Amino acid sequence: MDTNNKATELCECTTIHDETICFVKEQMPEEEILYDLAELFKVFGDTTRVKILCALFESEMCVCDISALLGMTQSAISHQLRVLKTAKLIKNRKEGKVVYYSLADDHVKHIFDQGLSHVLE
Amino acid sequence: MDTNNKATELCECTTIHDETICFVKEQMPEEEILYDLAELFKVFGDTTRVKILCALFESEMCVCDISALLGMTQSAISHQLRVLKTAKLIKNRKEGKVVYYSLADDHVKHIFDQGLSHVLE
DNA sequence: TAAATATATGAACAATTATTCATATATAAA
DNA sequence: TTTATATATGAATAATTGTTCATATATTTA
Repeated sequence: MDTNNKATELCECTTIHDETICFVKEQMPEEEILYDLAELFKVFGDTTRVKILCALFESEMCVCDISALLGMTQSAISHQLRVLKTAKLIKNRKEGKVVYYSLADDHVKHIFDQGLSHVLE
Repeated sequence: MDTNNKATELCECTTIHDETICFVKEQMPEEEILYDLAELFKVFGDTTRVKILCALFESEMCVCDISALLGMTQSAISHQLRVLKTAKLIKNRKEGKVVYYSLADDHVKHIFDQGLSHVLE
């Protein structure tokens, strides 16, 4: 086990709980999964995007609708919609010139609601 | 209803769905709540903090343990612990020189797991 | 009391990111 | 085909943020 080596390399402390560190290390998900998870939450971590998601919970909307609803420029909204789409949180359909956006799936609302109940308590 | 006025002020589009905007606007939570929600998710939106939370799911740990586990400086960890504590996601107890950190409540894990299931699908 | 040590914190720097502005693309209407 | 319009996008700018470095604080031990 290289726990001791790691500890001495990176931390000057001597009262390290080696067994704890070793145990926890085994339980941790892969680095990449944790990275992806942080990236996902990062997408939720912006007021504009939170508002857009919140609006889409109620109804699908076109870019222009969202823009008017939030009082922000079409460009700003469009940029953020792209972020949300890239994260697979929303999807869209095109009808002539108009592009309608809606939620990708129920997961989004579940994550949102869990956060909301923390904020509201 | 000032929906029309707002629309013309902020968006050049004419094909706005006024009823939709009006309806959605009524359903939206208060501005402040959405702001707080974004702030909460922002805290989850960093790899280091995600790793710390993930570690604390398994066991309470002192700063030095976390520092050794993640291979990061004590200072970096300490700064991030403060962010997590301010957001009320973790709590701590002091035992001599050593400060032990642990999860504040179950909410944290619920939010985390919802995100995880999105990432893993 | 002095030395050692676990943790906290302020300032500085680098990196990331949200919005704006200008403009491009695509579709519809004239 | 020309014009109007809904959306997308690249570049630039301003603001935010994570880490490092130096140092402060608090507690224990000698």
